[in-house]
Amino acid sequence: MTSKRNGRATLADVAAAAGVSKSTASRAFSRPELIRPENVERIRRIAAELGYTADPRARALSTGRTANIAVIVPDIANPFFPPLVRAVESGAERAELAVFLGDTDESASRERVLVDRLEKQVDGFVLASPRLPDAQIRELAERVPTVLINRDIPGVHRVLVDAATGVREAVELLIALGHRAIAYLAGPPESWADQQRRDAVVQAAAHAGLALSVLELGRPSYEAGRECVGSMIATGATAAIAFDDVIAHGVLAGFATLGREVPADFSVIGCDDVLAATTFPALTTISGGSAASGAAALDTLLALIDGEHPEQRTAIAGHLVHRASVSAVRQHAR
Amino acid sequence: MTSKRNGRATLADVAAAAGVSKSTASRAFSRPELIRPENVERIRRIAAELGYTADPRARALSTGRTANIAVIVPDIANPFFPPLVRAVESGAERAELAVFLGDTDESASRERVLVDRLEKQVDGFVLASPRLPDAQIRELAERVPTVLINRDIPGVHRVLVDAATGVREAVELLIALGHRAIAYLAGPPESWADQQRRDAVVQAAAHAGLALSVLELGRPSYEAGRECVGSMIATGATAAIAFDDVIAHGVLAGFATLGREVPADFSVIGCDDVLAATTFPALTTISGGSAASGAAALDTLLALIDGEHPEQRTAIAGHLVHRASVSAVRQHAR
DNA sequence: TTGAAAGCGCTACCAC
DNA sequence: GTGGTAGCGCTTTCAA
Repeated sequence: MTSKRNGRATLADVAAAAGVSKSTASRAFSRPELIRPENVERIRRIAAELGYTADPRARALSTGRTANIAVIVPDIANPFFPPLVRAVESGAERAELAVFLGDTDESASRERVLVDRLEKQVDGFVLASPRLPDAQIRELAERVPTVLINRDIPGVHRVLVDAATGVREAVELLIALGHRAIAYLAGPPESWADQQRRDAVVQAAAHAGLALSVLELGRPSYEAGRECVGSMIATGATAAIAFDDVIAHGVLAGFATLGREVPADFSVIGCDDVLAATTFPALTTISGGSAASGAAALDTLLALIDGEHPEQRTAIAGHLVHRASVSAVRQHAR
Repeated sequence: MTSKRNGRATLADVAAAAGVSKSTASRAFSRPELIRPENVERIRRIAAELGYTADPRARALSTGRTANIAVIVPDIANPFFPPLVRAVESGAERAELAVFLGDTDESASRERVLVDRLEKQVDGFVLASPRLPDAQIRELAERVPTVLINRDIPGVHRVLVDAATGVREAVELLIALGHRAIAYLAGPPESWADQQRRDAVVQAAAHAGLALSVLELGRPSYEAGRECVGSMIATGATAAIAFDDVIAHGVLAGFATLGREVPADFSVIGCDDVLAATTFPALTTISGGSAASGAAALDTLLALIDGEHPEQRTAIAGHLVHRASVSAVRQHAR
């Protein structure tokens, strides 16, 4: 008679078994200092015997705190996101929060649906590269603690990977190596990261008097990278900066398929540094701090949930990581 | 006076604004066929104006259904899991379920904690490559709908990637190409997948009279693969089958570092087919159906939640995918 | 130090 | 068709 239908013991069961009221049983967990120590111990022991664990939903209903957070990403299969999610997970674990994961498939409408479905059962959101319009994000952030990653909306808490510096370093390197015409392989235009990188390339190239072609690849994928090689070469470029490592990796493969050699025939630079040295040749790339941005976002979110006032804008500097996919332009290519 | 503290409209607000009772307002959403059509429409319109969305926690408390599921993985950064998680996400989206993600960091104790924290707020679990003892998984599965991926516990619903067939095909291929000594680069011994693959290699090798060395790499990582190359060569093997693609990828890099060529100097075969043709040379591997296993697990879980009796054991056949990392053994290597 | 009782927001049973 | 009401399991005043 102490256990309910399916083995789940409830607080009432514990209270009954311990011969105390629900209030006392509840306090044995939440405010033990208010209860006679011997009782605290006894109640907890009995609870353990009954296999009791508090029901988070019921608790949330009465406290208003869910002990859950949500992280929303456009594509968990894109290698930029798993380390980010992992960092969020590990921080959440420390704070004893459970985490919802939402994959929007790069779609603003799915993002909207996910956010709505989750809003009532979380204490906060981490939106990684959100595709929602500024206004909607602002509204959300007003209602529930929200931290953005790679989306720059003034007034909303956000952590930004500053690739601009790295992009400038990349352009300078290419110039120093004799390149005079380069290509930028653009990602999703809705993405803040792409806008930032694109702008940085355009400015750096203009500043240096470098010829620049921008190729729109849309969704960043290995295939897109591999398939753009032909048109990229046609632009007369001798080097490319890709929106991300995935595209750059595809480009590497495209050249291999053509029997051309990177970096001897062409130099390629990625972005994010999520493939590290796992490509061949090892990719020169702009480090993006996938994990670091996740960790920073979680810290900010935790502070927000605790009612503190963390820094609104956190920048993570991205720098060029020099590996093997870049070299001096070939003489005869001039 | 219709809106509560922070903008969250409640069902009571909607009811009041519409001049109906909470019951009617509730039914306008859950059982509209019981309500006069014009009222349904009016109530819904008013709800929308008020920005009302049902609170899933409260609903769960009274219905016992949470509309949430959880997927637990050992390491979301391991490329086998993102496609799996993505498949689960997309199926869940169709069923209008929200999904919790748990990353156990390959640790049974963290898995325990996660499962306990989540149990009360989900309708079911997908446990991918769980590290928990059989008994604990059985108990869990008795209490809440649970589907395992790559863990074979009789009596519990599970989807298994049958790599054994692929492993045999791999061994046969290597024999046909003249290899007489091979290595198996083993993964986490607690993992069912490793046990299955290891057994299959051992048996196939014994059956064929092939010399076999097993190297214990523990946690499957790129680094582990790269660093084992030396000792692997020392075994006298001319080909290796790796526990997974990540290790195999590392091995490829290890050879490149040594200035040795794959497949000319050594053949390597991976497992899972999650890197597809993105390695260089393109990896010959045993397809693992990462996404397929996620999709199958979700289908089973959905059926379970709906009180149906789906197949308890789903096998996904893994087959050898022939790419470029395997060739005939070198003559002088004999 | 402890207990009774009032909700949190929603659904479902039972009347009208 | 619609409304009243009793919970779901927990926390939290308010009294005792």
